[in-house]
Amino acid sequence: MHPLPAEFYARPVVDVARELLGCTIVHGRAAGMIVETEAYHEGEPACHAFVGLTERTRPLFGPPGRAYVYRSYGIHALLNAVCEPEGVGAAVLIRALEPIEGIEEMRSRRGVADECELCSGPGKLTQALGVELEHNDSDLGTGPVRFLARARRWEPGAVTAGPRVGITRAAELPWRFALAGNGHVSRPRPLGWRPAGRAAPARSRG
DNA sequence: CATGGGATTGACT
DNA sequence: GTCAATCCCATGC
Repeated sequence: MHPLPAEFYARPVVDVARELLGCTIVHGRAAGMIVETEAYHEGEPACHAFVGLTERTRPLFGPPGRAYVYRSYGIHALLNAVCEPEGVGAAVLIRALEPIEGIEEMRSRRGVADECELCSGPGKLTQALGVELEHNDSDLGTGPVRFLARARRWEPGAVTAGPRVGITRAAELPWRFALAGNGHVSRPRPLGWRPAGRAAPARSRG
């Protein structure tokens, strides 16, 4: 596996969000496969870049292939990959990973044992990987936090899409993407998500 | 300089 | 289901 080149990110952010599924994030000895993402673009009000170029949003408008890390609710660091050509404010939020390596390190950082609780959320995965605000604006190809390419394309139907989580504006856009049936996807599960090994989700009320 | 609002999580009812 | 924790930054005076 090789680091994703800048050209990979210099495309429509929704395409990048979909294609980041299955890629690997490495920080130190900890690594995980991306199983859930969300796209954000300056043209819609849920994106931080919607307000224009400020000190906070500067990385979003910078060159593609770098990290945008910010603090959420005063507690969590959230990791994004900056996309689209320089000058366009857009990024993909990494929402969940399937742990691959350094799982004991992740357990230690998270303070929980259950493997499905290590990286099943945007705040959880940064804590598990040890990603912090100091990684803001670092290069995802050559810096301490690296995004590695996946080997091949997904089968049709492997990816589900749905509305983004936790936003109040532009909530109708189906810009959340996840690997269908993967147990490391965060809550709430996207529409159409199906648990692995089951024919269909239980629908009856009682 | 003061204020208000989050791209969340975990604990509790 | 509800709610508090707690930091950064954009905005307005």
